[in-house]
Amino acid sequence: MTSSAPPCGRPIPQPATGPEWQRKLKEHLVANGLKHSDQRTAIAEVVLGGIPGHFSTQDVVRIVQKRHPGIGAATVYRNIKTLVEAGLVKETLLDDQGRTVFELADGDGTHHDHIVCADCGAIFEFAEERIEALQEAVTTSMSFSPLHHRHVIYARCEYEK
Amino acid sequence: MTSSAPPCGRPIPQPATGPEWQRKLKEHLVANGLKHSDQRTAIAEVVLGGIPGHFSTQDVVRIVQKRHPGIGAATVYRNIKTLVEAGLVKETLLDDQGRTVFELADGDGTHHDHIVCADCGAIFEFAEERIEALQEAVTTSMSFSPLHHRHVIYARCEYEK
DNA sequence: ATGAATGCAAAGGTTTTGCACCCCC
DNA sequence: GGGGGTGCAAAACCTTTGCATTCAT
Repeated sequence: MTSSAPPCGRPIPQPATGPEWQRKLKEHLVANGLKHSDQRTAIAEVVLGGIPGHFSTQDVVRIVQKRHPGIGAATVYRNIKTLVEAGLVKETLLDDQGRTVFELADGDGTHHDHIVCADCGAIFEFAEERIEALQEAVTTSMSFSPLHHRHVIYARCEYEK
Repeated sequence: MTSSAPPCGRPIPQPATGPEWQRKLKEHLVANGLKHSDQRTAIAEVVLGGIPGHFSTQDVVRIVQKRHPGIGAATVYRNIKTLVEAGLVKETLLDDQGRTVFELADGDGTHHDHIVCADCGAIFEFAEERIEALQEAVTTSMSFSPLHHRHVIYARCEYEK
C-alpha cells in the first residue's frame, strides 16, 4: 500500500518509560523549594507517562486540556520548563515552524541525534560515536569548549519513493 | 541583530561576494515568469552585496528600510523567499528565539556547518569531510536518502572563560 | 503566613495573508 | 490587460509575562 503521506511505514521509537520519574521529580521539587499541585502532577503524567517520541508544548497542552479542561496553557509551558530543569525532559530541536520540540530524557546517559523524514515529518534517532568524536575534535581545535549540539538530518524514506 | 553582543574577539567570516548574483537572479526570474521591481533590486542589493555572515529577515528589513523607507516588511519576507528559491541565499538554522537565519549560498559548491558561541551568540563555520561522510553512511544504512542537514554545535569560546 | 502555582488575558515577536492598488511585460 | 509585486493592516502562531487569586507547606 503506497500511503500518500504519514507514518513512513516505520515504527516510531518509543521512549524509555521509567517507573522512577516520580521520584526524580519529587527530588527536584524538594531540592529547589518548589511545591506540588494537581496540575503539575497531571502534566507530568501526560508527558512522562503517555507521550511517545517527540512533542511540542502545544501537543501537551492539547492532551492535558482534553483530560483536564481547567488547566491553562501558561501552566503547561511553565511546567515543561520545570521538567527540563529536573532533567526529565530535554529540548531537542526547533522544527520548521519555530516550535520548540522536546523528548523524554534517556534514563541512562545515552545521547542520540535525529533524522527527520522529509515526506511525513516522522522523527527517528541515530547514534554515531565517530561523529561525536570528530565533532568534539573540530570544536576544540577552534578553541571552543563544546556544550551541546543539534544535529538533524532531513532525508527521504526510501520506501516512499 | 542576529549576532550582537561581544563579538567573541574573533573575526566573523565574510561571505563570498560574487559579481554574478545579478545574472543568476535574472535567470531565476525569467525562468519562473517573475518580474522585476525596484524593491526587489534594492533588497537583493542589500542581501547579496552588503550583508556579512548570518542574518535574519528582520535584520534585512531594518537595513533596507533605512535606505528605502517606503519598502514594507512583507515585501522583504517575500523577496528573501525568492532569493532562497533562486539558490542565492540559504536557510541555515533557527536561532534560540525562533527566528529563521540565513546566509549567502556559497558560489562554489562548498558546504559547512556551524558553531554558535554560547556566550555572545556569534556564529562560526566549520567543514569536516569525515563527519559528512559518516552522516551519509548512517542515513543510507537506515534506508533514507539524505537531503540536507542542520548541524549546529553550541560552544563556549575559550577566550571568554 | 509566606512563597509558589495557577488562570486569564494581554503583550511580544516573527512570519503569513487578505486585499486594494500599482506596474512590468 | 493580465498576472505578478507591493503596502498596509490584520491575522496566525508560539511563548512569555503581569496580576490577582488560590494553594501548599
